[in-house]
Amino acid sequence: MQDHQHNSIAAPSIDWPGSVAAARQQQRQLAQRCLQQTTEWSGLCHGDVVVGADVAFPQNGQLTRAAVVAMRWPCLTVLELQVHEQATSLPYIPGCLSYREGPALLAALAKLNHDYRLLMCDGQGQSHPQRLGIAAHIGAVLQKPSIGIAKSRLCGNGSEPAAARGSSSEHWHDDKQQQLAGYWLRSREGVKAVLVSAGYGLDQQQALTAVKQCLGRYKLPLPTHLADKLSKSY
DNA sequence: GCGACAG
DNA sequence: ATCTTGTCGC
Repeated sequence: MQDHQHNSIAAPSIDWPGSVAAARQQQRQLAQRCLQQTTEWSGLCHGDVVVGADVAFPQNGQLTRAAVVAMRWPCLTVLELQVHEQATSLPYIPGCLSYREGPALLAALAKLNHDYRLLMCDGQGQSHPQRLGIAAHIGAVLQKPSIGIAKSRLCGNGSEPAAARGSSSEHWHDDKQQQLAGYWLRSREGVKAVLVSAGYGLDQQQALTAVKQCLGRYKLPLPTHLADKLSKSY
């Protein structure tokens, strides 16, 4: 039987658990599941569709506007743009960003007529206290490979990458286990490095490689760069 | 107790 | 993130 009005597969959704403590618990539980997944990422292939996603809060934050941009790899031409708006429902809480932006982002992604192989989000992937930044959360819910590209760190430590475009350095979790949390990447010469961290379905090195393969002439990789612009100028 | 803190 | 104009530098 299919999943018509029954429940074999939960509808992709992200709902606020009610408190920061409950959210952290859910994040640990979801991140735990991510370790069990067996998605085999083999790198971007010619013709793959990559989607960039970002969210803006116009009208003094009253409105939440999610924008997604589907692009063809490796030419990086735009295939489709989608936007979803809704009233802002949650304030910004460090560590709980996915509960504020996730719902609108899922709605915008649901509007895409193109299927895609990789999702790139503005924010953290696994470089998060509970290993579930917004990119990891969205990817886990959709069971889709995802990567987080952040403009600054939430937690963890790393060194500054060299000045040349394409240079990178490791970013580590604060835990005693000293696990690799992601990579700082000099996406463009003369600008602050961005923090790339795997979200769901691929490892840190594969995430770094994919992002480098989607760089344009801007600080952010083309997919998130365009999604950022679209979310702010719709 | 104090400082840090994606967007 | 948002509110905002011009301005300095590679």
